[in-house]
Amino acid sequence: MKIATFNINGVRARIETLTGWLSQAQPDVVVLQEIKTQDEGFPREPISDLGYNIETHGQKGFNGVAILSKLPLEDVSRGLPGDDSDEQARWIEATVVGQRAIRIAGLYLPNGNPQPGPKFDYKLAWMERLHRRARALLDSEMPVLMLGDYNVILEPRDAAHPERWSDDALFQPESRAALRRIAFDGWADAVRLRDPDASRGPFTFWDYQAGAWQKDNGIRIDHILLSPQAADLMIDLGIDRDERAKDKPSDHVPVWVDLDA
DNA sequence: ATGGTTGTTGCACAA
Repeated sequence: MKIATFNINGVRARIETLTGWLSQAQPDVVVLQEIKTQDEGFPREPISDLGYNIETHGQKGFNGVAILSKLPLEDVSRGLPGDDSDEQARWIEATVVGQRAIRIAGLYLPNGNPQPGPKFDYKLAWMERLHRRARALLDSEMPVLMLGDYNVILEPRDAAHPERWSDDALFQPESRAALRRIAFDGWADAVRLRDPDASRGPFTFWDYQAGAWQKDNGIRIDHILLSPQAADLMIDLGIDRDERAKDKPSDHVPVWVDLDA
């Protein structure tokens, strides 16, 4: 079962980018971030025409997440638990039943810039709620994938020029420590599971500005975390870097794992 | 050190 994460940066503006990649990559399950539309504006038909079931958790203008799946989606839940007053659409969960049941959690973690400030405070508070939910998912002892745009550069090797991110919310010690605390409970970072010793990269995001793609000035912020039961099933992993060179690209590229499930 | 881009929305802001 091939499961991917893709920050599409506006699903209506980039529907052809998305369907082109879906047709070529043939993932079984995809979590999308930054759909930037309410549920009723989501372009369902071109995606369902490719054989996908669709569950959305949208918001007007910003944020918004979704799950696409060729297999049935069960027990869908929307919104990160822990703060009923939080109206930002950044979290969706569902169970995919193939040979076995896999729990999928798709997330769009707050950017947090500028820091310091209220947006950074919201990011750190959101990460504390994420930690609680992540622990509960591990406690389920199911195979779980928690994947999406984490908006955290975990280590210096996750940026082409880490020193340029020193004042950015994505690379603050507090953001990095919060993600380490979550992962340390037992999650495997799929990219590092496969290649623990890379000295630089691989990257998943290149800014639209200042020729970042042409200079390979990227960062790795789109992560796939695997519960132990899911890590045992991992067969393959990939980052579809070539998508960044195509027409009308997102600033992020898809990251995927293939599971024996 | 600065400026560089894109989507959605409404004539700015978020990334």
